[in-house]
Amino acid sequence: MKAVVLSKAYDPKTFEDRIYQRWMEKGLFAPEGEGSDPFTIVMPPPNVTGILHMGHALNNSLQDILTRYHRMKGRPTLWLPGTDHAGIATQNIVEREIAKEGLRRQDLGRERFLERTWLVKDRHHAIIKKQLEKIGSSCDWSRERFTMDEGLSHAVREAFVTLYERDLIYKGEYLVNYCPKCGTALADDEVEYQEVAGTLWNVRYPYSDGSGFITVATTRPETMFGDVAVAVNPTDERYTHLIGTMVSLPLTDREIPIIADSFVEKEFGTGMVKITPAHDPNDYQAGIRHNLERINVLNSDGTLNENVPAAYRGISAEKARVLVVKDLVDGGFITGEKEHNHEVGHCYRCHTIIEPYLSNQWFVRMQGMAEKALKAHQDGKVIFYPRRWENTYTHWLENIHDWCISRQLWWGHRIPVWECQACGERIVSREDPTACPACNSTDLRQETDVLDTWFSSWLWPFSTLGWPEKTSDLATFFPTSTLVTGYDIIFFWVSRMIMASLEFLGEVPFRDIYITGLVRDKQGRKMSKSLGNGIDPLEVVDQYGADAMKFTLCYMATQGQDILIDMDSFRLGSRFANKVWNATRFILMNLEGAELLDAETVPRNTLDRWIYHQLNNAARKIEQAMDSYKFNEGAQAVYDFFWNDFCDWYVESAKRNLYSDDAAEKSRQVTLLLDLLAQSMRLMHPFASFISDEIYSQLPNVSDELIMSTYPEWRDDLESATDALFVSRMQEAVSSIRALKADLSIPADRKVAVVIKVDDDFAATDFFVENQSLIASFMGASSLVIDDGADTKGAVPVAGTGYESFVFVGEAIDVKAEIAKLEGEVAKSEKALEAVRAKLGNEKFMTNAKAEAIEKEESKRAEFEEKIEKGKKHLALLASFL
RNA sequence: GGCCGGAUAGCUCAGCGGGAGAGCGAUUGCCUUACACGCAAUUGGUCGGGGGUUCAAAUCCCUCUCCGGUCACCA
Repeated sequence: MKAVVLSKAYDPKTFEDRIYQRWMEKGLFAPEGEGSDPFTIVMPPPNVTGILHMGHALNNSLQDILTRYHRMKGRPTLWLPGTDHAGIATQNIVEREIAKEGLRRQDLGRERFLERTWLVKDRHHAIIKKQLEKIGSSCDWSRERFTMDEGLSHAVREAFVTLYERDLIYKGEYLVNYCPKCGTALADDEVEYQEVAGTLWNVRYPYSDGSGFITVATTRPETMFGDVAVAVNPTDERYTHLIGTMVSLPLTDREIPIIADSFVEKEFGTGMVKITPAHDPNDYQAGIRHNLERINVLNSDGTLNENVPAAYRGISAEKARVLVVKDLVDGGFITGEKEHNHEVGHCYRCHTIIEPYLSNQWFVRMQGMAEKALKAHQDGKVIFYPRRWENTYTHWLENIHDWCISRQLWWGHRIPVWECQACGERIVSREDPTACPACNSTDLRQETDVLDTWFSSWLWPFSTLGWPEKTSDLATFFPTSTLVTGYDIIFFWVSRMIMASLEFLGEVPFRDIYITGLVRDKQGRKMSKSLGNGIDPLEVVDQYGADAMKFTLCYMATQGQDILIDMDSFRLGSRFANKVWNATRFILMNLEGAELLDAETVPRNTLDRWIYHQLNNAARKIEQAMDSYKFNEGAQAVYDFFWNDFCDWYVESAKRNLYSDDAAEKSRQVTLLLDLLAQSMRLMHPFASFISDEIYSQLPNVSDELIMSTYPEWRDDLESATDALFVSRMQEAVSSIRALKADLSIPADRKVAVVIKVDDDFAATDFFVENQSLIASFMGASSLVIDDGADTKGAVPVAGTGYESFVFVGEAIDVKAEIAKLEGEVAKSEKALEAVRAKLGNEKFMTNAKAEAIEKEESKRAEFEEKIEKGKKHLALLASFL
């Protein structure tokens, strides 16, 4: 074979783009094979509003690892990518954009506004796709979807009409969360509560008969024009006599009754609450209980409307509050005010304070679907990793509210409902109607509202596969295997997907749900634009490479734990990749003159069997890790095997064979090294895809595509406990000599003579003898003699397990220091031995403990006894040097 | 207020019933013909406090303290 020359330095920039290009050209991301057990992931679609952040990088890295792993395991594997139209968020972006031109969306009109929005969508989509490619995502782009593409729009339409036909969709006037800035209703979950410093005012409401007044407490005096009653707790003895009497509403000429309702807390404020059904969720419910009128005092833009005295009309609620308070003070109605912190709802998109607002909206009845989703979980049809997130899921479903799905936006799926202007007939239809089925009028008007973005997202696992058509993709890949997502959207999305799948297909959409942690900065803060502490995935790729990023994230992805990182964190993956590169470079530069043999049949010595044993164990560890979604353990197994076993010991031990004059031996060694390299690349490909591919494609012993090659499986015949024991004894012997040398400040390149004396029952004697020169070079020994009769006069003794080493260090030794050190070690062993003996002498331990625990204690006893015995002997020896 | 999570080496975290681990950092020695993004060695911990269960507890139970998350109708 000819040597293969790799560039001197690991430089991911020189090959990552090229390799991704090749994967794409060869169509290697498309599902392959006829297996009956496909592996499918649908990518949580990123919003087309921005660029991917570190959270996306984590998510998609883990999905890529799963995808590549299962693909190599031979399953037909599909990772389906796509993006989300993100109704409010995207519309906000466009509105901000046109605002710079001094325009509002109304100025453009619906059609032109949407044209601009599509342009924004295209722009962001291109960026997102580029980013996913840069980080190496092996998703099948030929199946990419968008929540507003034709097929998905069709699915949305089908879902809406089906639910309507099943009487699960209704329209009505309800109090909903309304964002005055975005100008639309929001679902309950889209409201974020934040503590706000407010004021609690005590306001006098005079009795109608002029005989005095009551005092109510309120944080929102400006809504008093919508008051229709004052409520007290029915058991509140201070006020029971007042129930049924009337008070007059200040600043107006209206009179309202005092009513009793148990929701009122006696202790809070004055124990009297003004009831404003059109502007407070509690009051709304109370209004229903007492059959009260609902007086809406707000316009949709958050200003006061015609239901308030003229002086306040058209003024924003915030400003009106100041005015109202001033007027109340002037009128002598305010009797007190105090600071009051309370939770106030904010829009999750623009953070404006939410108004509870009475309006006509569309809702989905959730109760029945929620029950089915709960049952599916109880029956074990979906499993959360980590387990604890199931509480979030079940708690939300057990307290489900009907889902407000109408949004007063333009960007989204327009609600497929028409109203006949002639007869008022409502038409809900899969096809756009042309005439009213009741009166034949053609004067039909479609709903102007669009659907909540999540109304398309909740269909994602099957709409992307072609539903409602019965496509072969749907038949093959649904239900999908695993969902990888963050915990912030368990109710927004995860539980709704489960409900939709059960409702429309009668099956759960996926079995495993892996919930990732959040990516935070080193101080544990969320990465955010406002803090400026975010890390751009592309910058990481630019600085360290895509493999370094994926490997590092995976290595740190402990189940259930947030990930704290900064730019430097990625050095972990980068260093590993560099190590892989250089180890490979070294092996490939030494091929010259060697003949490639059959790695399976070439003779293997102890070290060879040992490294295959370690490789085998790594494969098993990774399999266990992947099956239980312990990504960090998988990455760690790869890292430890390649670095600590393969590079530090095996490749080092192979050097003498590579430099050997014995051509047969060199060929044998090269063959094994190349095989181990190929297997290592397979092992690490899911975790470090580009570098493994770049190397694999240059190996002379393989010619297939790494991405499609077979993942190493655990093999019984590669297990070799004896060889593993031998090598660990060698490692112990080598380390102890290196430590002694370092301890005595003997430079590594100054060789010392070493003698090893083995115990009669030492199993690795032959192995030690056969590898004498290798062990000597590992130790930095000028000579190594393995002979029980050798003269060790003047040598420093070092204890080993089953043998003793004697090192001729000459003048270097500080006998007193060595004695002190050894005394410490012996004392430690004696203490440990004492504990072990106590255990073994404990009757309860002997009767209760498992047999293997007792066995282990016994072997510990032997081990400590050996250490102490040798230690004492060595102490005596050292003492004689003085 | 309810529920959940975390508290282990200077830092970030694994381990979750049988002898305290990794990476980074620090210290020391080495440019040993793959790698100084390296090699070798060393340092470093009453596993948050208290109690209990057990032959055995960082690991299970109770309790307290401190951080974090999440849900909830206190006007």
